[in-house]
Parts: sequence; structure tokens; C-alpha cells
Amino acid sequence: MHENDESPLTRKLAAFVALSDAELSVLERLHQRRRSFKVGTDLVHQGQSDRAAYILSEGWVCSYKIQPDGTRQIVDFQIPGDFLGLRSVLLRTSDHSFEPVVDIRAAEVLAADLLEAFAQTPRLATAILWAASRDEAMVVEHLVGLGRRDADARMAHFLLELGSRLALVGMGGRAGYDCPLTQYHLADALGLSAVHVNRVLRQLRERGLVTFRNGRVTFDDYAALIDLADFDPAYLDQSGPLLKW
Amino acid sequence: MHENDESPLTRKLAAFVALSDAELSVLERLHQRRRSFKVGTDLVHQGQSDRAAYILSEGWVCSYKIQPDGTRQIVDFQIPGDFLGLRSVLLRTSDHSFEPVVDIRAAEVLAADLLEAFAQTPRLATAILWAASRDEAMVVEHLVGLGRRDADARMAHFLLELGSRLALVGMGGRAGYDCPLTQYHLADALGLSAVHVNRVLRQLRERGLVTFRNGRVTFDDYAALIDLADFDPAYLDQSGPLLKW
DNA sequence: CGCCAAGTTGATTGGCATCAAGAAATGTGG
DNA sequence: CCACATTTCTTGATGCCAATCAACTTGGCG
Repeated sequence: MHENDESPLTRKLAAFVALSDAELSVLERLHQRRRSFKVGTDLVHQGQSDRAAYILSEGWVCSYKIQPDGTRQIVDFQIPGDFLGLRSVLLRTSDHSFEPVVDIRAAEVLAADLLEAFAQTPRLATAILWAASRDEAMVVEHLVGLGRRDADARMAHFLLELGSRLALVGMGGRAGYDCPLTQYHLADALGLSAVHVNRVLRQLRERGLVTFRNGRVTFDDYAALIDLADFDPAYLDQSGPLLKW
Repeated sequence: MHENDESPLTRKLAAFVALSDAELSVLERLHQRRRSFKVGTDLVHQGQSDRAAYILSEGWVCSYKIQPDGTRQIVDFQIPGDFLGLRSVLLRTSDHSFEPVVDIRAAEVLAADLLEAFAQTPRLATAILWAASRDEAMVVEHLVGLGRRDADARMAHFLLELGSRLALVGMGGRAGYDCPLTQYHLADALGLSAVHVNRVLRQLRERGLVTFRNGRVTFDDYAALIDLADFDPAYLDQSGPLLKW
């Protein structure tokens, strides 16, 4: 597909375990069934229906819950290399829905294939479970942000986290990254109103910290932003744990 | 220990799968190494240290994260029958700390024992993973509450959720339940100030919905409370999924 | 009996939502 | 390629929810 056939997931996992050729080819085989989804077509991932997971290879997705009163809370965003609905393959739980933020391409993974891959290559299984556990840690961090950070710090923390995640799959760095999210997405994720998101972004820009504009996030003062957000990327990188295996 | 030797965990799992005698005895064996912890003695569960999990059999625990600015966000409470640090056994992640709310009694479970139990009784493994997935769903629901519910609804939802969880292990019902939490605990869990927690509780009491007093939660108008909280216990019960196995 | 944690209540402040209205960007069909 | 429609973004004005500050009360306990 691309010049090198390295998928974002491969790239992400490789950052934490050195995968053998055999493991790489098993991983590759998981990417067989490619599918596309357009914005607007909800990936209805409601429990009972299908028991497939996806590996996102291109584009962004958000997972969310709708409240009875109509408001929406975005639980997390998925970027290339992330799993969609991994849990609902292994167990039969799927408490939230998925919606593409932009047109996406993803590989469908059947439960059987995944379990077989796990059986064949335990190290790969460990790596994937590590990724899943990292996702959980992000949800927890998100919860902490909603509970105990004000709007500025929340936004700063969010933009930094996204930057770190994207850097892992080669889609961003200290300078910034391309970001297809609208201010409404930010609002629904951060528990703010869209109007206030706009004000917060303006303020961060005017303070010379970060610029969110035209689908691009630019870090103007990385260090100061980290300071404002009290950002500690330990929960993302966890560098070390897997290397020992 | 008690009149019948049924542990809270057994009781909880039994609500979702009918466990065979063999499975029950394996479960029993996991409860061998009993330990006690007193209030104040933090269960330092910081990643690297020990790789044991606990099954809580008596008392309450909270899991939390401390922010650099000193504020605390409680991620969840554990009640009898719940696991502590299950994830950190399987993976080496432990992003938050545990602290007893009252003196507790718990069974220590070594990674090896757990894995062996899983190998022996797949159905038990499924049941335990179901419980873990339920925990995750609760964290997500908590996140939604922080992002999109006002103080009243948040409190109401929290008290209802706790009631449902306790009912599952026979420690409460529609009438109410004993609750050792302080208003500070509620504040740290709900992302509110302790002062405001007090006001919200008073208001709920005066509206005839629920009374939180002297370590006891009393539901004065269950239906109205559910209505206020938009409480849908689907994410807790998930009745059905496991029964099919 | 006196101490300390937990709970209670009032007064004041401030962060963020809401309402409202317009400007810019993006998309769409003719 | 333009006219028009629909998002998306932007900014101001106003009000409310919940934080903060400050006392005071209550209850448990050595």
C-alpha cells in the first residue's frame, strides 16, 4: 500500500518489542480483510451484532456514548495503529459506539484469527495486550482530566497526549501534527461547550503555547505547555516493561 | 469464615454463570492467602513492586490518582467480591494506587495461581474476564458522568450504581445499603468539592429522593432517583452474555 | 475532657454554559 | 465556475453552577 509495507500497528508495537520476522508476518496476515468507511456511516459496534474488531490503518475514529438528554461524551479517539472494539471480540461487551472522524481504512479482524495469532506467537499476544492496557490507562487519565483539571490544562493535556500517540506511529513530533478534529469533537471529548473550546484555543494561541488551526496543531512552546498541563507521558510510553520479555 | 463459605466473588460470578463444583473449588483455592490491611496503610501497588492481585472479601477500597497539584481523583471504589490490581498481574501496568476506606480483608492471588486456574477452568476464566470488563465499563460510565452530568445527577447515578453493585453480593437492595464513605470520598470521586457534596446531599434528601447519613444510604424514592440520574444499569448487569456459554 | 476528623451552613467569587449573531470555510448542484 | 447552503469558527453579553473562604457544629475517641 505504502512504499514500505509497514502498518501503523506494526510500527507502534515495534516501539516496545522487537518483533521477529515470523511475528511480523503473523501481524501482516491480520491485515488481510481491508475495509473502508466514510464519515457519517457509524461503525455500529453494538454488542450483539458482529464480533469483529478492526485495526485502523488510515484516518481517525472516535468512540463515544450518547446520553439520554442528547449530549455526547467522547471516550477516546483512535488513530492509525489503534484497535477498534478489541474488547468486544474477546468478551461480549461493547458499551460504546464508534464513528469515523474522517474517511477511514481499516482491517477487519475476526475473533478466531486473533486467537490463533495469539496461540502462534505469545510475544505478539503480549504486545497487543500491552496496547490494550495502554488504552485503558488513557481512559483513566482522561477521567482524571475531566474530574480535576480546568479547561486550559485539559486542552493542553489532550493535545500533548495526542501528539505523543501520533509520534509513535510517525505522524507527528515536537513541532506538531495534522489533526482532522473539529472544535465540536474537542468539546465532546473534554466535557466543554464548543464555544468555550474556541475561547480556550484562542487563549492558548495568544499565550504562545500551541496553535490549533486549519487542521493542524502546532506546538509553539512545548515545555511551557507541558508545564501548564502537568503532562507526564509515563502512562503512555511505559518504556521498559515489555523490553524485558 | 461466614456461616456459609461462599465468598462475595463467588456470589458475584454465580449471578452470571452457573459454576460447577470443580470450578467452585478452584475459586475457593484462590482465596487461600488471606491478608488484612488497616485504614491508612496504602496498598502500594506501584507497578514494579509486587505482581500480586487481591480479591477483596471484606471492607471497601478506593483506587485513585494524585495530581501534581495535590488534588486527588478517585477512579473507582472496590467492594467485596471485586479484584484489586487484576490488570497489573497480567500486564505490568499499574497506573493508580489503592487505599483502604475501612479496614479490609483480602485474599492475595499470585499471577501463577491465577493463570493456572485459568488453564484448568476456562469457564472460570471467562467469568473473571467478564468481571474485569464490567469494571472497565464502570470507568467509562464514570467518565461520562464527569463530562456530561451535573452534580445532582452525578451523585444520584453514583449512589445507584453502588447500590446495584452491592446488591449483587447481597449487601444491599432497593431500600438502601451501608456505606462507609465520607463526603470527602464522594467529592474526590465525583470531581466536586466536599462542601458542594454536602449541599447536593442535603438537596437530594430534602427532595425526598435519597438519604446519605451515618454510614447508611437510604433510597427514599428509587424511581424518581433513577429518573434524575438517567440511570440505565445495562452496563452493570449485562445479563445474558455469559449465560450462553 | 479535650482533641480531631467529619459534617454543616453562609457569603462571595469565578469558570464555564447558554444565548445570540455573524464571519469564514467548505461543500454542492446547476 | 459560480450561487447557495451548510458546516465550522468566532466573538460578545448574560447568568448559573459549583469552587473557595470562613465559621461553626457534631460525633468519635484516647
